[in-house]
Amino acid sequence: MTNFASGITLATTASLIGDVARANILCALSGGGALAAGELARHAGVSASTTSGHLAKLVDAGLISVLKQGRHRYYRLASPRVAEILETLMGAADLGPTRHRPVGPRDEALRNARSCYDHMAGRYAVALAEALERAGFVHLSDEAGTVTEAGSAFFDRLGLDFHAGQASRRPLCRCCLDWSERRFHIGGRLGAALLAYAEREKWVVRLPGSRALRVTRAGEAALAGGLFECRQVTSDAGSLPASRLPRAMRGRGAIVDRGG
Amino acid sequence: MTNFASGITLATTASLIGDVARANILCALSGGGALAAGELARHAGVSASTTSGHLAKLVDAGLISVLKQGRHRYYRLASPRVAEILETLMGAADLGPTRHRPVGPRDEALRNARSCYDHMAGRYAVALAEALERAGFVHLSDEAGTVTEAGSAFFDRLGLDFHAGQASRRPLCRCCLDWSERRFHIGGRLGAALLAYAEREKWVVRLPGSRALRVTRAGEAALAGGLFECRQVTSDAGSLPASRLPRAMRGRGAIVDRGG
DNA sequence: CGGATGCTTCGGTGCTCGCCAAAACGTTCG
DNA sequence: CGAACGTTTTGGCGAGCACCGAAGCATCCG
Repeated sequence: MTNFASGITLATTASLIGDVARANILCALSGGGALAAGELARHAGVSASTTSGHLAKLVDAGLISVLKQGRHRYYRLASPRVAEILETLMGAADLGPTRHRPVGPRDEALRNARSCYDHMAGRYAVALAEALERAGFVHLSDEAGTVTEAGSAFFDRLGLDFHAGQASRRPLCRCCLDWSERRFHIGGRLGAALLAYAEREKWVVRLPGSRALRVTRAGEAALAGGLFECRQVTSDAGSLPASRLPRAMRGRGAIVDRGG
Repeated sequence: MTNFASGITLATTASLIGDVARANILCALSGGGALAAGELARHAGVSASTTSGHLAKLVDAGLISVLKQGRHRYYRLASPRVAEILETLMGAADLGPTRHRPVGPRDEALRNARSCYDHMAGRYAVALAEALERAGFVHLSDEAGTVTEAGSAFFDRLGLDFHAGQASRRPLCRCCLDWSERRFHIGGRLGAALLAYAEREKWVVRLPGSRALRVTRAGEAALAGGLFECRQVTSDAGSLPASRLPRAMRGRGAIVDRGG
């Protein structure tokens, strides 16, 4: 009798994501890359024809977009908002009462570092966000993401182009709740610029066929202190080698490229 | 072959919401109130026995919680995070390419003002948020929600208790993208305190059996200027009668209680 | 051209899952 | 007590939909 339309709206969107094959497709695309239909079929674990039907539905709903190139058709997420929706739903996994183990230690590489549409997530991204916060370049408390003046100058000096798309309605610095770490990482235009910079500087390299990222020695070093040598010290001016590195980055779990 | 677990996780959560009956149940609960199983059955449009099965699944997944009282069982959303997930999914409705009309003028009352778990949404909430921003009490740009010092003092003077639960991890001022207005309204602890205050001051009254809120004359007056007489003027100090009221609040659509 | 590759459309099959009615359970009231 | 009410459990039914293989279009290659 009441808000009937709302329920149907909600259900159509959710049921679209609620199929295992389609969910696998969306997960495969959530790294931000564009994949061909055949690759997606392998990711989804179903036949090519079935996959084709799923892709048509997803395109029709506006969740993904297609780009035809030669005899291939490349699919990718339609917008950052879709990635956001997926992350939000992933974060709901631990709502279950007690039985669900804490998201499990599964997929160690994914937990360590991954791309989330066009920015970074995982341990490395969270550590980076917190390091930037400690340095006084961004302010992340209470889900409020702002870039300080010092931060703006610093990013400019690095040649980090986060002004692109300024006119668009996309937020500059969105705080995402990282679903594996349950702490914040940086999204928005700044997050996208950070990932682009990290790739250019070879801090991280994409692992083919996955949204996982491999953190290089350079990336680890950048986080450890090299990047922030010019930082504004907030509390003390002591040295900050590995001891200031977030615990997660020192543990056995961190995947670090051996040279290069 | 890759992140298989992620896809299943995503699909199980989404398919749970992806059923029309369950989605209707969640929508009915998204106002923040607790409803008995029978009422939910009517909202869902299915029989009591079917509803019972749905409710069991939702409880099992941790999306809703149950409180048994006498021979009734009252169900409500398990946490604000669930409401957030639902709103995010609702916001995905307009992703569809062109065919979808802009969320439609359906449910005028809901578009005007509604409760969203424990805070307000809709035209009135958006107008309120923007008025608070103009007054310099909060800062909402770029999805970053912060309360200014002037705002903190102002809210304290009003007796608006947004410090409750400060120790918890819940954000103080979360910026929600309003799915009907596509602009920001205020959630988080401040949002909850604002709704409580608005109800106490009779700015809004809950419409029974719905998440819609009716805006009273007092509520309209508060927004129009009475509330902000002590505001810090940002640009000019001119008068601000109806002309500064957001357009949406002046139109024919706004439902205003006649003397209450 | 003809054959290979990538993707989509078409028909047909099977199974999951939402649905209801009836019965069982628990609570409140007369 | 027993009757009335609210809710859950059980059993059986039916429809929707995901799935596959084969055939139909495109595109690139020799």
